[in-house]
Amino acid sequence: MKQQAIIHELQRLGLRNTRIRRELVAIFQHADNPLAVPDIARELADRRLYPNKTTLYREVSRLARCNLISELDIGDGKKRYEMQTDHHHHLVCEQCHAITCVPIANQLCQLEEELAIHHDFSISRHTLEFYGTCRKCQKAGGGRR
Amino acid sequence: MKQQAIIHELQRLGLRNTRIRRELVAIFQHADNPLAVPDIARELADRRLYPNKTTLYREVSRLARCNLISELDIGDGKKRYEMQTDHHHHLVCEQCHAITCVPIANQLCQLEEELAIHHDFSISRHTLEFYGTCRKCQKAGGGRR
DNA sequence: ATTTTTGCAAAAGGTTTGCATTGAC
DNA sequence: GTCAATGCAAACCTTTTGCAAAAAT
Repeated sequence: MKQQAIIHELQRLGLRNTRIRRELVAIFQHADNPLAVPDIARELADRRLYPNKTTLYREVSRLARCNLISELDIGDGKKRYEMQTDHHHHLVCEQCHAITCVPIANQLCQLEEELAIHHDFSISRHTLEFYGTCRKCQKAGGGRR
Repeated sequence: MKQQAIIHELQRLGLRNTRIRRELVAIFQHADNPLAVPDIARELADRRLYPNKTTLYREVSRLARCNLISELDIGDGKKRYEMQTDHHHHLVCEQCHAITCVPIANQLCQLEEELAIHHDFSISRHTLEFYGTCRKCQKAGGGRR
């Protein structure tokens, strides 16, 4: 989805076309990694824009609620967000915290159905992330650390 | 593993046999849900024991590092811990936050191998949790909320 | 003009740090 | 006696809340 389409989407959802929203959309579109609110704040600060953090938190969670961005939690105490795209998962490096997206042909559908029936639990989504050591850190950090 | 075995395991790891550790082990053994530190503190407070929270955090993360308990993050800002047992995953109810463990025949091994080779990323573990609505909430919360 | 959005200050909630004291071995 | 473990106070960090001011429709 491109910038314009997103702005329209926002309006369709009854959200007004504001500066912060445009900036957030642009940031997420250019990001090559999921971003946490503090990351975004820093990025904007670098550009001499100092949006209020309350606003960022509010806006980001609104965009997530509207399914324009999706939420990722790698267990380090911050929620990260990325442009909503096809369903995928992540490789998270435990040393340098780099995050790589991996599209995965969904092998979990059948499993979900079985679980749903067996536990009488209606599944709406799942999270699946892989943790380990990325290429760079395998080479660099070999013995030390 | 039973209480005694765990105490021995602690000692084998060079950890001293202290009151707090014994209490923690007992709590985790009787827990039927993963527990966060604030939960544990509350539980101990109910029993008129008021351990320092710093100690709890330190101790819990030590037990996790020693693989006596395992960590679970359901994305609500608290880390939960549960007795280390066989590999399993969780059904997390988005309404009442109940957590159900589901043992899963690991279908992910092959996928992990493929990912590892393809991305030159050495995978050490993964997280897989399912979110949705539990039976109780399906009945109770049907239309409202 | 109305309603949403923003900014600010304050606080909440989980977690960590530094340092002195206590307790296990 | 030695070193690990505990307690306390303070801080850290992300996130939330309440309310008034500003901007979008």
